Amino acid sequence: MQISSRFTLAIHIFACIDTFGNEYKVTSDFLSRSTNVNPVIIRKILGQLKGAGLIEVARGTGGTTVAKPLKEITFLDVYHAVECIENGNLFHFHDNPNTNCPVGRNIHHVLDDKLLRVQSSMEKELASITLEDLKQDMEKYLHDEI
Amino acid sequence: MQISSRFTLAIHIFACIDTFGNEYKVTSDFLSRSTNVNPVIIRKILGQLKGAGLIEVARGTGGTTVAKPLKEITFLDVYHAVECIENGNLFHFHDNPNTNCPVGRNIHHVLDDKLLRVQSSMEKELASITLEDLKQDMEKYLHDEI
DNA sequence: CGAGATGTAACAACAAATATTACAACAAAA
DNA sequence: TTTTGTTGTAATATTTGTTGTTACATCTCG
Repeated sequence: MQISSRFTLAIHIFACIDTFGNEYKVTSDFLSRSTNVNPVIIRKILGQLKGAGLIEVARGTGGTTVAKPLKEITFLDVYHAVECIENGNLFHFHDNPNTNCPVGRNIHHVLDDKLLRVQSSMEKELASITLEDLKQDMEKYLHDEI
Repeated sequence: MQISSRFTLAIHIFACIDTFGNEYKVTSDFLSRSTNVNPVIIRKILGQLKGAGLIEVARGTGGTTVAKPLKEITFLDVYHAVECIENGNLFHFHDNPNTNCPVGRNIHHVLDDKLLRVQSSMEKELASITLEDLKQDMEKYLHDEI
C-alpha cells in the first residue's frame, strides 16, 4: 500500500501558502483549484495540520497562514499530522501468530526491532527536510519560468 | 496507510522453512496454522515469492524450500516480491495538480527527488537485513526457550 | 443583516486487504 | 491405476481506507 496522497497534498498546500499568502487569501476553494482536489478534502487536511499546530485557519473570514518559521517544520511533522497510522507502525503485522508454534510465538521478538530500524530510517530522512527547503526549491523553479 | 501484512507473513514463512524444513514438509496448511492466516492467502504469497525466484514450491507432492543461500536474500527482495506498489512509488501523489497554477505545475519538480530520497533511505535499510540475520536471531530465541 | 468562509455530518464510489469455498491439475504412493 | 494430499486459481464476500460530493450549521466581518 502506498502512503496516502494526503501527504503530498499537505506539502502542496504549504507551497501555496508560501507562494501566494501575501498576495491572495488562501482559502480551501483556492487550494482546491490548485490541487484539483475537492474542497472538503482540503478542509479535512487543513483541520489535521491545524490540530498539529502547523497552521492557523481563520474561521468565518477565511484564509490560512503558517504557524511557525518554515525551517522549524519538517516533512516528518507534516507526515505525522496527516497520516493516521495504527500505533504509529509503518508495517502491518499479521494479527495472531500461533503461540503454540515456536516460530509463531517468537516472530514478534525477532522482527519488531528490525521493522523499527526501517521505519526510523525513513522517518529520519523525512525529518531532515524542512518546508524552508521546499520554499527555496519552489522559488528557484518559479524564477526559472520567467 | 500501512504496508500490507503480506510482508511480515512472508518473513514468517521463511522463518518456518528455516526452522522446520528439515523435520517437516512445509505446506500451505502448515504455514496457515503457524501464522493463523487462510491457506489460500499463504499460497498467493508463496506464488509471489516463487515468481521472484526466492523459493521453490513442489507442485502435487507439496512443500516449500528456499531457492538461494539465506545471506543472499534481503528484506528488500522479500518486500519487492510481495508488495505490489504502483510504479514502485512509496508515496501516492495527487493525480492532477492544476497546470495553470504556478505551484501546481511545479510541485512535482520540487517534490519528486525529496520523496525518492525518503523511499531510498527506507529501501537501503531493508536491503541491509538478510534472512541469515533473521535465522540467527530466531535460533537465539528458540535456544533460550529451553 | 448578508456574503463568503470554515467545520462537519452523511453518504456514495472505489480500491485494496483478507477470508472463504470450490475445484481442476498434479505428483507420488499404494 | 486409483487414491491421497497438495498446489494453483477463480469467484465471491467482508471489511477498511481513500476520495468525492452534497448539505448545512456556524462564524466573521463589512
